[in-house]
Amino acid sequence: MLPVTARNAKEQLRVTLRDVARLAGVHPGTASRALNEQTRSLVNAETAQRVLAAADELGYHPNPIARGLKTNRSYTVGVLIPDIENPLFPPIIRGIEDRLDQAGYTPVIANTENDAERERIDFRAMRARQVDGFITATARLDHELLDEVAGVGVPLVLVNRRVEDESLPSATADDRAGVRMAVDLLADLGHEHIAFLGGPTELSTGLQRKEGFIAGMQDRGLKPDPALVATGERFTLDEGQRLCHEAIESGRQFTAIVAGNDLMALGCYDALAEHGLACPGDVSVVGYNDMPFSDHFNPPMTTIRIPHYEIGRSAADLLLRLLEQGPDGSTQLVLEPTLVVRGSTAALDKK
Amino acid sequence: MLPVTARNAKEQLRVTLRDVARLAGVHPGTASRALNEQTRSLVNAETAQRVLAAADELGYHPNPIARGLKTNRSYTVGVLIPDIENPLFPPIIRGIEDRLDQAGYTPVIANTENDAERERIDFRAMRARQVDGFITATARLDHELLDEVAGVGVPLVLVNRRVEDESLPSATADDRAGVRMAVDLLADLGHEHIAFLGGPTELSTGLQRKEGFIAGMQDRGLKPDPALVATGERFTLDEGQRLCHEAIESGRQFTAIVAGNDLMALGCYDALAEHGLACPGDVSVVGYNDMPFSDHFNPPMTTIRIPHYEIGRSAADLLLRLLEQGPDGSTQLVLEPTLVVRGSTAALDKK
DNA sequence: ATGAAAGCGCTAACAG
DNA sequence: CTGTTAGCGCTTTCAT
Repeated sequence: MLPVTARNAKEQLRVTLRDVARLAGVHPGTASRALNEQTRSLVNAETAQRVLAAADELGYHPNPIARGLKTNRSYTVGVLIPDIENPLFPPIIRGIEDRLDQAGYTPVIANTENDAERERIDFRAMRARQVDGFITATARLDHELLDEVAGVGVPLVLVNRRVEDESLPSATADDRAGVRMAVDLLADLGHEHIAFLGGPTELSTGLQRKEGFIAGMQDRGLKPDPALVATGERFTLDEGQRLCHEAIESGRQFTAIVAGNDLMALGCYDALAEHGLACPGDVSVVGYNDMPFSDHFNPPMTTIRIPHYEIGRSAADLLLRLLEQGPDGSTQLVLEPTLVVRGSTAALDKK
Repeated sequence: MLPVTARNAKEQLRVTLRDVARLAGVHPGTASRALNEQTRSLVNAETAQRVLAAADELGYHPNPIARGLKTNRSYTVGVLIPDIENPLFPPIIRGIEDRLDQAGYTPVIANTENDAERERIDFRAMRARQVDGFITATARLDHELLDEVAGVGVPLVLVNRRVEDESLPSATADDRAGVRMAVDLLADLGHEHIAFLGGPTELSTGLQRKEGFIAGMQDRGLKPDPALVATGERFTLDEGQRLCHEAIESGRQFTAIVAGNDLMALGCYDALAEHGLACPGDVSVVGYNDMPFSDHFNPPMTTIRIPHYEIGRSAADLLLRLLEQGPDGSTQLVLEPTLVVRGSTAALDKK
């Protein structure tokens, strides 16, 4: 036996189809056919076995780059996330990744920092990298960029966002229903003067939650005070805090807040505290998303739970369908939220 | 003027180097040289201009796949993350991404779910995808896999983890120093009986924090009670809670806890509460990482802040150096933590 | 059922 | 300084 030389070990790295073909004593073309599930039937079963064995012995792994060059597919999907540090997105990413993996696709994630320009750059870069399709959580409702994409025929699905005209497939939660649950809870607790401190209405999440709030109030025979329906510029703690300050300083009466999301609700906690107001003693607060650790805030947060992981999986599923079966109409997948009651809400204390 | 046909619009998608060359009236080879920063000097400035203009007009974007096939580089790096839902990792990812972007590399992120098998699979899949190098946060200290990698000559850097023998480049925080800060704070507050409820010692973070604790105690003339130095199986809330229960039920006296990380500290909050113990009234708790929102927990958490974003950037930097300048010794980059004092620690109330 | 040959889009010798 | 040529590793006609 000859000793295995270092050279042998290194060579193992670059096992190519030719190597496999040579060892199996066939032409590279044949080896290619044997190795590929789809075309294996075109080749003698015995020969195929020999090729498979050779590939195994050599530790052959096809080079997807070379394959992609020929087939014009990269088995790669671009995932555009507005802010990976918002704890709402990691579960979505995990869902996407899990589903994509199953199908042999690799997600390529980019963080757009909520910046339209960066969004465009990332998008183009990914196109250049030949991604087969996109999943994006960054859609602004006016979506100039989305038009470009769709117009150009690249499969794309929205996750946790949607566009008004429903021309694009999406996987989202029913935001209107979610906020109505919040309003119902508060109304059941006896609250009548409820503020809504929401996110930007250019985002579907911002718009639909606001609409859900107004509809929910009306259903309960409550009149939303226009001065207490505010729209923040971003879904951040700071914006929530700012809006809450404004609401308090406006002098309008309110005993409860529905916040645009958990981050904004946290901002309300801070603003309330700064004004010496107790939560839920003086003001009840409801968040949105049930982000990780919201049960450990002070007080534990009452919020609406969204099945983020499932939303991610579903979005990937939708995209996979587009990829393998071509355009298909634009499915709007809507998952149901749940109310999680914790310590930031209390019955109105009629004085 | 002829109307722009749909066909024109679609063709734009597949602008190739040949198209640019044709429009500029040069050979594709020349066009390639003109387009590439590195080789532009080899071509007449005027010609180069013409090529650039043509590329611009056509909206040309080089196909990195084709380029990679030729150059054996994908300008892609694999990023292995053990648990993207742990809020400690997103900032690291952002740091990596930002630095890599600058250099024209794309990170490909995989979530290994802390599973050695999945780690191996992801790793191989990425190798097959021709990533140029790896950044990994998943290194177990025994690192069989890492040997495989290093042996095979793929550049790799560790982030937020390191191996004992320092054979691999890494960007980490000084965990020993960090924990000593925690011990010093507690000692300054008069605590003498301090428990350490840490993470798995197969991870460098687990091991070094434990060592830092013991060293820190000794420096202050305190004797760590072996029964109160515990090692959890994972860095999770549940493990922190379990360990804390055990510590309480052991009957040993302690008035303070240094936890393996913020998640474990949160678990301590829960366990303490379940036993009717107040934090910090009865027991002070110090976390580790200063993860997002730790200032909003109940009580706000005293913890050690780690510059995660910078750690990510530095790791990317290290890898880039390896990639562009070849092996370089194994640099161990160690960043400094900071103590953040909040509400979960209090002076010992001598009764 | 298999071999031969062309070519995906690009870069890198090598000429000239 | 620029054109020519070859080829990265793979798939896919087209022959045989």
